[in-house]
Amino acid sequence: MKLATWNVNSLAVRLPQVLDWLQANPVDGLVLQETKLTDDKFPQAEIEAAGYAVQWFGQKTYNGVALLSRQAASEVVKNIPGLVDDQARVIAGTLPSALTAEGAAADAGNGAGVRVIGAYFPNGQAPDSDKFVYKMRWLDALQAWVQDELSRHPNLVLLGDYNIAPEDRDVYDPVAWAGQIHCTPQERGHFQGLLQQGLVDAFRLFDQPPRSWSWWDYRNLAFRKNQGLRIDHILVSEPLRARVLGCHIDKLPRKNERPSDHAPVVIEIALA
DNA sequence: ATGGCCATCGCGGATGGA
Repeated sequence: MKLATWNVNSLAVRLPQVLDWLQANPVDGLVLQETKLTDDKFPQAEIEAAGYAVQWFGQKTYNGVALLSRQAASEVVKNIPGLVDDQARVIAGTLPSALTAEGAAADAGNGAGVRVIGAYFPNGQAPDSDKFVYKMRWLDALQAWVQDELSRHPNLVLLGDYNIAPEDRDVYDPVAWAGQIHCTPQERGHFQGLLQQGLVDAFRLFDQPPRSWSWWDYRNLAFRKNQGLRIDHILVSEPLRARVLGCHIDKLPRKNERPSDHAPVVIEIALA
């Protein structure tokens, strides 16, 4: 099973690139962030014509997420249950897996399939801003909800644009970024909190090229100079850890004309 | 050249992104 996450920075602009990418990378599931579309404008027909089932959750101008999958997702959830939030940031669903269905039969009570949670974490803007306070509140709610989801879905993947650079090696200039948004101890503490819940950063299970980023600023020739951050992540639950075959960042779409500022992150899991 | 953005809304320029 291959899954991917991609912040497309407007699906209206990037839909052709998404369809091209899926043709070249026929993953089983893809979560998108920053679709920036109201639900009535979502390109359902184009995505279904490409062979994908799709769930979406958007709003005007900002945010917006989607879950594309070869097989239809079940138990779809939009945003964090119990959190009052007018921003469309989360879409979750369960993807079927033949292998885990067998496992579930042998392990009654565990849900079959793979729980996929696609999330667009708040940016936070600046550590002294109201938006940062919102980011912390959102992260608290996410952590509590993920705990609950884990109790019901042993096979869980939390992937998306975290807007957190977990370590200094995830930042092209950690001195300049020290204490700045994406790099504050509070944000990194929340990332560690997710790891302490039993999730694993799939990217770091493998040797990776040094200076691996998932986002490059549009300004300052940042991509050409490879000045970026690794802020898009794929975390997997402990039962999936031993099944992760690979995880990489696909820089190729960042070289497109009119690219998103983010690149897709892809994971391969040994599941049918 | 040593600095250079992009999308939205809406039609100029503010806002947000990261």
